[in-house]
Amino acid sequence: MNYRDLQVFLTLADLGNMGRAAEQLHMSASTLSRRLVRMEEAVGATLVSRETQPLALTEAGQRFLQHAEQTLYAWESLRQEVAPVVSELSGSLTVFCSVTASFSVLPEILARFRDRYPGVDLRILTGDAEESIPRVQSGEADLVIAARPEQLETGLTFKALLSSPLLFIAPRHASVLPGLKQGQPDWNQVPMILSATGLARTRIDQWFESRGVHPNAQVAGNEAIVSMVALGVGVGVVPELVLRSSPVVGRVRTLPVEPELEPFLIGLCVQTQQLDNPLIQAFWKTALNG
Amino acid sequence: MNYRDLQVFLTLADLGNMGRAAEQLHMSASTLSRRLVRMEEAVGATLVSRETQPLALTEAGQRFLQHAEQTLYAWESLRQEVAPVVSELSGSLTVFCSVTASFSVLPEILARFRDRYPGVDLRILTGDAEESIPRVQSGEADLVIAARPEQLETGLTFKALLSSPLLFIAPRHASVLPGLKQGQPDWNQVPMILSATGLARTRIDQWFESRGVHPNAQVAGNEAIVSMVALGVGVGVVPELVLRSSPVVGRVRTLPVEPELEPFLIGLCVQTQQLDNPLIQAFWKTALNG
DNA sequence: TGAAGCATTGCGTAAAATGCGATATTTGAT
DNA sequence: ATCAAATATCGCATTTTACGCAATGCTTCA
Repeated sequence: MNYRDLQVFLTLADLGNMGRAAEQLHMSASTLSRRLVRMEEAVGATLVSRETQPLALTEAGQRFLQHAEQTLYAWESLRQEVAPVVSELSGSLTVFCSVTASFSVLPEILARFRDRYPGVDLRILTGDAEESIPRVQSGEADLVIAARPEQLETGLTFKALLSSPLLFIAPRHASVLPGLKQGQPDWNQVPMILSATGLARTRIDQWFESRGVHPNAQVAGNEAIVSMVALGVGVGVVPELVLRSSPVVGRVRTLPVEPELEPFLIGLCVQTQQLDNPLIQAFWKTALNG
Repeated sequence: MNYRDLQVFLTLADLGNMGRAAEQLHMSASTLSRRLVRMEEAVGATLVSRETQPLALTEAGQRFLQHAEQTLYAWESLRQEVAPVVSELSGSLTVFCSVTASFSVLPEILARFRDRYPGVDLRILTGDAEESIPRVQSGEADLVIAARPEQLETGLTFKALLSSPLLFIAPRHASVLPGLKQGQPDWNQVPMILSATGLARTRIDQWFESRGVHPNAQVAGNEAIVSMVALGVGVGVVPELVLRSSPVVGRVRTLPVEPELEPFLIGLCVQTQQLDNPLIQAFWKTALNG
């Protein structure tokens, strides 16, 4: 039994649904299921009654929930009491975050960091992922949260937080677009909506290149792509992450393609030599260790 | 951070010495050292000042010790409250334990089991490891704690708890024995003191066989071997485990031999089909999960 | 009576923990 | 003061554990 398990159980008890909880915890449903079984073995009793939906805690489960809350609270208190030297860190930290990343990991990291280091003046910039690397190199940003570039320049360190597959998406009703009737699309005919630049664009260009296709492409930011696809303008390519948090996710469908595009790796990037900087170190650890 | 870590820290704080604590916890010193470092990273502060001997807790360490005690106490309470159905297990369980094993793992397992299942009438038999397998097969014993036999018969399940190297031991002052002056001993001359039967004997016979030696051997139980060697009667072979807990450990020395003998594997053995039996399951889990 | 949503299991892979041996540092005895 | 023993830590190879994916079993709702 570890403290991460306790946190997991809190989330599960809150949402009452394994799939939903797994998503919020950035893990697969099978992992969550197995974790719960392990917890139950450790406690020696069933914690969750699976027979209802939403899931209901057993008596033992409620008792355990209480234990988990108390223990985690005591643990957080301990950390704050005991690491006063670092908690008094002050100064300012500039974090550049791609829009894509800002929808997923940024909120939790920010919450924890502000809680843990209230004395630090945090400046968050969001913008196109394309700009992230130059910004951290020039020193405009101390840290970047964005997708890992194809080629990581020397002097930079990257650590992944999560990965998200790159998906082809089309309007839910295929017929509105030419070249997309059924079976494999005719890529020379289908109108595409793609990012102007960036990692996703590079990958897509390679993908088309390998099939000798020169698609008809319009450009847009990741978030706008989903909206335009939903409107029936064309076929787009976005990380699943972006799709999931889009309000119009119900109006598009994903196209299975072969081979699949390499998934996006979202993570933290920093100048390697800056890892000694206490402020940056604090942020780095907060983001990675939870 | 997991509950095992908390337990480890308690032991370390109690003994104030890594090596000693590692031994009591059945782990290597390096593992303990690294675990402590991980704990310190998780807390965000140094817990133990290494500059003194015995080790002293820092302020953060004392605070953490308090947290560990409270959390573990709450955890044990929870388990007892919440698993009343199994804690009311009753009946009787016969455990056969080799003398060797009874010195190492048996006490802790017994303590935990009695604490957790006070309603179970526990009968402990100790005896030669040789008898263990037949006893569990015949049903005379429900469970066995002993060394893993070379060949595990079908229908039996074994799970290791710890391993202990098989060592050659001689009287501390070599000169009292013929054929043991210096360098490699003359095995045809050295008087040996060995178990009459059992796994250790099998291994030793193989070892001598491979060198074409037929040693001059007297027989004795593992514990008696150490005493006889200490008295200068001859050279013996025993698991390190036995040696460690012997009162005369200071009057013998180990002989480096090439190749080393296969280590002893001490663990739990049971009829596979019996694993469904609630009583046996309870003991099995108590022994393995701590 | 399907069909869709949900939790669980088998299996191959990736990450983490562990032990051993070597090294650096400290303690204790002469 | 100096050497020997003891102690903690580091690198490396190995084992153990956790994880995700895909397939399966099970329930619920239309």
